[in-house]
Amino acid sequence: MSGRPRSPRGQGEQLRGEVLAAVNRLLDEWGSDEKLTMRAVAREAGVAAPSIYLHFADKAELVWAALSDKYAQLADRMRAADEAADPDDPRERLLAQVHAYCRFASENPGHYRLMYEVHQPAVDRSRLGLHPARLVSSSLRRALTCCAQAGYELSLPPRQAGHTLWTGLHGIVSLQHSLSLASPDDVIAGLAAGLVDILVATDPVPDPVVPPDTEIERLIASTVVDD
Amino acid sequence: MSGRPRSPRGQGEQLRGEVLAAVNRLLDEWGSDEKLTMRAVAREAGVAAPSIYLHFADKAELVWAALSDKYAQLADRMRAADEAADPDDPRERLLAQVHAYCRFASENPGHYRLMYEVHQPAVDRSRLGLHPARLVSSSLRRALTCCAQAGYELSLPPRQAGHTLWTGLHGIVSLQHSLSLASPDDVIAGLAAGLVDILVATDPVPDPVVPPDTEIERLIASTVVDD
DNA sequence: TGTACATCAGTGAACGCGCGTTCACTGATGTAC
DNA sequence: TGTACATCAGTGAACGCGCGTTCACTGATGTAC
Repeated sequence: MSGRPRSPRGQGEQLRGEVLAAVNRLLDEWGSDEKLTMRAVAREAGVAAPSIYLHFADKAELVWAALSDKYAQLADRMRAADEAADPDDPRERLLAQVHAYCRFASENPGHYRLMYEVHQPAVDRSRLGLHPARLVSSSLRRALTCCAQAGYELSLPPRQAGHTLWTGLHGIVSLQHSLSLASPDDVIAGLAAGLVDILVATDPVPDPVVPPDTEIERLIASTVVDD
Repeated sequence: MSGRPRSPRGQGEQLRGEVLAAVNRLLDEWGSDEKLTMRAVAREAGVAAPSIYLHFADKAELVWAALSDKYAQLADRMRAADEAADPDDPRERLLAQVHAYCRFASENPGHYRLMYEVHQPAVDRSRLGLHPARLVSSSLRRALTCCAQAGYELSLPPRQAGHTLWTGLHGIVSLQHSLSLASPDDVIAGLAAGLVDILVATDPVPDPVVPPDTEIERLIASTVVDD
């Protein structure tokens, strides 16, 4: 076996990044994490399987690292879309984030499944409170709050609206994946935009009132991934 | 091994039902389909592993049979809830179905995952068009149409509203499962009711107008699980 | 009524495979004297 | 300058395990003559 030249002394950490890159390539190529095994990752990285253990304690650590990276990338895409949109139109910015979310899910089906399903060995529960999915849900919530403050009336209290939007988006894209529906991207985008339409009024009112938290809002806040 | 007495002559089909019952018990007990193996099913049924092959060609067939049964059961629960609700209040009936859906998902996490995720060997694609998930989505769509006809205005065209409700419900309950959130049932019910609130007006208007299908409606119809 | 035979429900043992992980190891490179 | 030694990045072979599935079989029960 001579796939990959050994790193020079002191550069051992380099392999860590290459292993994560290999995981990404495999998820891209297969669109699924079904066959994501330590051996397959090693093969893809051009390295022997035990070498992975130089940088990751076990498979759960490797998967968690890959998944965190990918969540960060999704959050980045959403931020970039937000920043690329008209800074004076918070509703456009929200829509941009929503579409970035859908695009990410359809371009990265393998990653998406890894991120939201739990076929792979999971890290212990203590970490789940810090699940990087919060990056996504809190970004959507912030964008909704901006809309509300700019006078776009929300049809649900803000926190509930945020959670409904997030779970709604997830429902749309994950049913695509799990029932192998493969609707064209513009249909997905249309469904997502429809969800935004019924959550956020299309025109701002001059003197915005941000509604107070309701009972259910407080319950959601206490049990739901949040920051 | 003497767990189960052999069926009398001519009653061989009996084992088929017992195997399916064993699958159900295991999914109930574990709340997950991770360890659903032919051996585990056989053990639970009190039978040797090869006996399963007397009634199911392979694991994919077994899983598909269990999953179809369970979808039928979910559809039954929804129908029962529908019939138990006030026959003159279509919005109440819709809500009853929605709550039945949520209750089913929280009471049967293992089945729910088996039904909507695809960790298990899948039957071939030709059958996916007949995926029993249609039972659920078409039931919701019918209930929404009844609301519209009774004068409850929908905030989206009917078919899109149906799809949005279905995927929204799935998003709510599946994120509970996959992020191990375990919100209390009344929070889930509240979120689901909120989704209905923004899809279906709370008061009927006297002279209902059912909106025509839009472009996106037609696209949805052409790619989405449907009847 | 007795007996040979067919049918049926189900089994024990094994097949080949891929998995995550461990362990003793190799061989290049730097460092101390 | 030469050499013994420590350190580092990485490896080959094997561990024990559980998986889906196959195959030749067993033993009870019905049927034909």
